[in-house]
Amino acid sequence: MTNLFIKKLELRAQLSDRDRRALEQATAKVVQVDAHRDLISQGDAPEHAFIVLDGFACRYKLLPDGGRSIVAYLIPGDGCDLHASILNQMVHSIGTLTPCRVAAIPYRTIKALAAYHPNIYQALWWSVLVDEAILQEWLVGVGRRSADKQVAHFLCEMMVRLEVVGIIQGNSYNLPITQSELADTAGISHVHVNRVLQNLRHAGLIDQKWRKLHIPDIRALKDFAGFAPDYLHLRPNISREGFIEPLTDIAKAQLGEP
Amino acid sequence: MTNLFIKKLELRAQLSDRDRRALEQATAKVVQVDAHRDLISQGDAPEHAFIVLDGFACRYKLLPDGGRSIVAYLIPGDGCDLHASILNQMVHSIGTLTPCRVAAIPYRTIKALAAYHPNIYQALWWSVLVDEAILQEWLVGVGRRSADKQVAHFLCEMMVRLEVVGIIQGNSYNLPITQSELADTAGISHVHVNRVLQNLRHAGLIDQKWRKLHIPDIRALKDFAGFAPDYLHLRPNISREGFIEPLTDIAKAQLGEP
DNA sequence: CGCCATCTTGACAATAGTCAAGTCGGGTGG
DNA sequence: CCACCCGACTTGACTATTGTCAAGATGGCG
Repeated sequence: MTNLFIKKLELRAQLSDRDRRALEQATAKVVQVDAHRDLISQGDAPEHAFIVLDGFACRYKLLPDGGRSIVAYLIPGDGCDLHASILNQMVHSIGTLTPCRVAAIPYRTIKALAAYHPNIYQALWWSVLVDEAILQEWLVGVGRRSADKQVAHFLCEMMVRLEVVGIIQGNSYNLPITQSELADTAGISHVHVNRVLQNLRHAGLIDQKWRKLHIPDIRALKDFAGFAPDYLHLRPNISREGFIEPLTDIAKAQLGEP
Repeated sequence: MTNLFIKKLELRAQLSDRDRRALEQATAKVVQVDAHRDLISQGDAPEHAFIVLDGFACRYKLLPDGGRSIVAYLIPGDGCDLHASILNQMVHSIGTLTPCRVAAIPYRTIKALAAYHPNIYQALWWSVLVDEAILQEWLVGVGRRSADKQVAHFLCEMMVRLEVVGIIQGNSYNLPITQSELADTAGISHVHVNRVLQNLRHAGLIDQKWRKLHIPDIRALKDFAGFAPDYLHLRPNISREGFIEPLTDIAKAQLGEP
């Protein structure tokens, strides 16, 4: 079974065998985590970053009124807060939504990967930028889209993201989250989520059974949601110049410095 | 007159004289831009990153329905999309809100700064992470806070950010944006923005004259908004380990590689 | 002086939140 | 094997926040 984290990075930069070996070694330490456990809690200053190899997790914030706001989803292959060691402390938590297999990587290993492997470095940057782009798209959605389009948009996004890592069956995928969690994601009440989902079902845009979502007509759902996947930056960009020079260049340049 | 970009980075990492000189040189090419001009437009694949040295700018998205959603503000000292060269194309625009003095920096210069100056590298990372944290906080706000608290929260955030770069007068600051722009920021209609601002004024929480905002009681406004500035990560974190090792360590380690 | 963008106001409509009750279904323990 | 329990989902009635439309006031600037 191939490592989805590596698979995903490979879409974003050309990895050498050496890169791949380093990544495999870094993600070798895998732990199994139950559903609804925190990997990182608000206020922590953790020593490890996490990569979700299997299962769903989310980044969320706890609100003063006891509520919760989900600001990102981590699907298999996603890393979280890989560079968080720069900051003092987490202002959000990472929690599992389902049982997960996660790899824990010490920050210094990530640091080393980034420093010695320019391709990995570029791929990690890509991930961060895409995360930010998703956040922006969500912000737009919550602010401007009606609840039904907002939910439809989210379902489209998840479908595309899951497709990238290949955990999708035709037009169907597992979305193992409750309506309350969806409500905390879209910023609407769980009652309203329920009504919205019913509308989408009655309109024939989606088809739900348990936690399995089937989309009869993807085009129709995307059109309804106004979904344009550019912000996910899926098209690989390997041709453009890498961000960092090979180490040899750096070393060479530094030799010329005082 | 000191360069606010450098001043801001200095809060986030200890810069050497050499670092400072490199930054000054990089930001030497300054251009004056009128208000309401795009620095970068959606769909571009720009060659330069921009740093706002003076004036206000914003990152925004154009919506299919012709609307606009503002997803970030750039105040003096802020850079934008410093690493965007990793991605294919911009999915948002950067536009000035007021006349601005901006420095245009070729991506390869940024690349070089990051590669040869570990401290600058760390400071740039910090900026990116803080940007992301702000985006998250906004997402939470738009989703869960009522319109008045949302606006109040924004006013608190701007005050703190402007305070950091020292462009604030006591409890007052210039907020050179229209109510429509504030509406596009908070994701509410401009009519409602107007009502909300009046409420805040009548409650004695703010005091507006032209584009000058005065906050009689900061504590009161922060309490009303539920504003907690942790997410801005203002406390310098210089004591924690830098992200990247000094080059000598890298080189040493690489010698041990196959 | 007059234009234009900005701000303000009121009436009305619509979307979404809240409360409260009830249904469904899987898992657990007797 | 059955009864119960609990979390998740559903429903309806009512409320309230916010959006829309349309018109008018204000004020800087040419």
